[in-house]
Amino acid sequence: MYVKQLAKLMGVTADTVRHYTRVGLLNPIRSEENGYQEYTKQDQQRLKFIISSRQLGFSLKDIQHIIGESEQGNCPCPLTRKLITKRLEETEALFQETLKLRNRMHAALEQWDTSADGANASDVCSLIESFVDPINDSVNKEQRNDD
Amino acid sequence: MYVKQLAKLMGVTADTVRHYTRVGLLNPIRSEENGYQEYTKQDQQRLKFIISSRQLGFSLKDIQHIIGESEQGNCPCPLTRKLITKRLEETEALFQETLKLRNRMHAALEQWDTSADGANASDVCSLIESFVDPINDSVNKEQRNDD
DNA sequence: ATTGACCTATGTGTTGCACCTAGGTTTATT
DNA sequence: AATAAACCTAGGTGCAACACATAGGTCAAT
Repeated sequence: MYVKQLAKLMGVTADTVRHYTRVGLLNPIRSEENGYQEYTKQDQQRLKFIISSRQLGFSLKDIQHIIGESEQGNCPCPLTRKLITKRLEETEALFQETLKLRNRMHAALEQWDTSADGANASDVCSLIESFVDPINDSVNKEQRNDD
Repeated sequence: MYVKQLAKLMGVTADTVRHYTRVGLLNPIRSEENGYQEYTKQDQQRLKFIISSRQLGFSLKDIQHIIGESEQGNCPCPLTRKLITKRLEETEALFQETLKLRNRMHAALEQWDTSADGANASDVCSLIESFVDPINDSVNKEQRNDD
């Protein structure tokens, strides 16, 4: 099975399959007559594993390590649990940051909807420059407990 | 004012200031005697603008475009509104994806908490391989409306 | 023979910096 | 004055996970 066929079968691009091959996650056999990469069912299974892992937030390096453990005969599950815990923390942080950013953007758009464009020569963009974040603007907070 | 001083004053690293300078967002004057970059109050103001813009989700290229508009004498506000609308859509998408990922990860951790490690030789990692996503697993859905 | 669809390896682009290299400058200390 | 500490420079690399481009070889059908 050549690269495109495998890719299509698994719902990824040929470039992605080549990328995984380059970093050593897939190990196709090189055909001696035409030099093409031949992917076996093992590769197919491996690719499925990679796709599942990616969906759970593992990085390619994580996957390499997990496979490495497995190939050394060790049970990779403890490592898997450790890694996903770490990734979950990161994802949680990203989630919170993204949430905050989204709120800031919403607040800005609302504010800009009712404010004039006002071209001030000394500013670059008055909208941005005069944006007051109602969420993080301490002046607008009724009370502050952080001293 | 030299790079580190400005950086410290504005709460960013010297590398960040240099980066902005490299991409043309800051335009310090080169000292003729020692070749150092001298940042003026204009640069300081500009840097403040960049930091505010970044906090609102604009990319460095967005900021370049906005500044470009402004320097051509046009009011950049319409462009600013257009750009933030686009970025907001992206952020919303990222937010949803991150949310889904977080939920998948939580579900996996819960499932793995009560499931044995089970080392199967044909698998790489039984945890990942046998993970069933309760959220996206159609079999577990009581009803499906999407035909 | 030519076209089209596939394949190869290798390199570059993306984003926003952080970090490193190898060196020059300035300031303070000995 | 010598030296060390702390600053500065330009330019390059690294990160993540691919997408895309280049330049070419292969294969099957027309």
